[in-house]
Amino acid sequence: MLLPIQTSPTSAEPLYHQIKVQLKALILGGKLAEGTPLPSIRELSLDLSCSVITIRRVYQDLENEGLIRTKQGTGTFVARVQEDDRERHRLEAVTVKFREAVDTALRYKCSAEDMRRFLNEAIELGGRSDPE
Amino acid sequence: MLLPIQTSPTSAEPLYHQIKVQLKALILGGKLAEGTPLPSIRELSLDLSCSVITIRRVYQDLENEGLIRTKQGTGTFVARVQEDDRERHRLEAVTVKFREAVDTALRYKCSAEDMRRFLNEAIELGGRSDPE
Amino acid sequence: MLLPIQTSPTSAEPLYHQIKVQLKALILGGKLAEGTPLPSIRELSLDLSCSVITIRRVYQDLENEGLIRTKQGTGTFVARVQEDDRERHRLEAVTVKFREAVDTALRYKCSAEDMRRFLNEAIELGGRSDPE
Amino acid sequence: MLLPIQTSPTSAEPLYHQIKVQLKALILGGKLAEGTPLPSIRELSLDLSCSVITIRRVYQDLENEGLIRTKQGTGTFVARVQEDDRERHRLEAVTVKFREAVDTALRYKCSAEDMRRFLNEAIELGGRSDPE
DNA sequence: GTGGTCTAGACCACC
DNA sequence: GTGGTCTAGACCACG
Repeated sequence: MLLPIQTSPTSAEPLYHQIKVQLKALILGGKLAEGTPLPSIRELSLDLSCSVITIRRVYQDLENEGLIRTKQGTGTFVARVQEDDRERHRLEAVTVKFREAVDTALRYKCSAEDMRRFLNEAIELGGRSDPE
Repeated sequence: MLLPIQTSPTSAEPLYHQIKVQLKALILGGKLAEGTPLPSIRELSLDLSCSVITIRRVYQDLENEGLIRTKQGTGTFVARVQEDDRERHRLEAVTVKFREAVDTALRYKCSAEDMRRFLNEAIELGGRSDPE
Repeated sequence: MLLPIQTSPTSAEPLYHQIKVQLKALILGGKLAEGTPLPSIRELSLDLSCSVITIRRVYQDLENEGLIRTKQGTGTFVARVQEDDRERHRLEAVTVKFREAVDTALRYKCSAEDMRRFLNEAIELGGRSDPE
Repeated sequence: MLLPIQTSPTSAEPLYHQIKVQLKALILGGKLAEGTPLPSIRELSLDLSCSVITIRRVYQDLENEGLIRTKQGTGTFVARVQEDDRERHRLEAVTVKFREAVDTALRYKCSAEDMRRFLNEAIELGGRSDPE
């Protein structure tokens, strides 16, 4: 495995998005430091068994967001990330997900106590969101 | 407001899906009892400012899932829901959302303690997942 | 029960059609002789728990087909049926249904022998087409 | 002919339903194996001279029933069918049709012997349910 | 008045 | 190239 990224071809979530979200988290979560070379588009597409085009789109999106830099003929590298950006992004990404979860829970009439139980269960499972 | 359903036209989530998820929750959450007549597709489409067809698709999907019953020339009604189904759906829907949240949090290296804070914040906000 | 007619409100088949087919069979099958008075529209609608309009449509259709006659202020009666018509209709109605059954069976790769088994089973069940 | 499917625009049965039933039978009858790519919705709509939307509805219904899998930008494929499901569907589909046929026959006072004759005739005609 | 079907056409997203 | 969503509008069928 070139990068710790999991994809589910049956999911309704587009492939490129699954990959993008996870790669972004690797960078902004600090697991890939500034300057680290990313796999070539071709390598990563083989590794994840998807089309080159899909990876190219991921890299392009992340380059547009300033998270990676492509050097012609050399490869692609993790860009410098402002500490502020890192923290802001982390906050936003996680906050949104928790709001969604609470939103859903409220629709199904869960109490705050219920939600804490759901959270603990999910933490124990290590957060594997795929039910299989 | 015919039904307590909020839509966000700017969201990436398809309109029909936003509506479907919320209507499903109203039924499986017990807020709409068996036999309750739903608004006609035309009424609801006006109320939510979308096409009749979008609502029809929602109703049709839910009928395929056995949650509502529609009789031509008569209207659409909440079907009988097995208590088992109700509980199973509730569990599943909420569990998935919490797993996703934890999943994301872990990618950003949050501790269990961090997650509890995020949860409490979201609960205080009443779970409004829309950041605006 | 005013007439031996069964309806299923959950069926996809329109109410008026369920009733029409059965009433037609009663007449052409000879179970209702010429001149027999039919129940009034209102009586029958109460008996079958459906709208007056539904019965009116049935009676109108059958009158158009010449199977019943309505006398103003007197009631509705079974019309005279030519023996030829009776036989022709019987043949046609049953033939179509058997062709459809064989059609379906062939699509699912049943042999002639299989079909005879299906037929015998159905005969033993007395032909109750409702699986409940 | 992309797929051996016949439609009758004059039939009372909705177009999408005619197509759906036949495609379903092709899959559950084993004539289309797992993983087989189906024609694109545009191709099939041209082939059957109907709207793209009609085909999309067919594909969507079958996807909801788990019989096919569709991947955006890639195409639509026959899903894995449990042998159990296959047999269950086959049984159900054929049984229902034979019950209906017997039901009708009984209304017209056919004997079991009559029915066997009707069956044999229909088999000889190869089951073509269209009387033309 | 209800819902059901089919249509055309536009625009988007994905690979 | 694929499928996905949303739209408008016409016409039918049902009660």
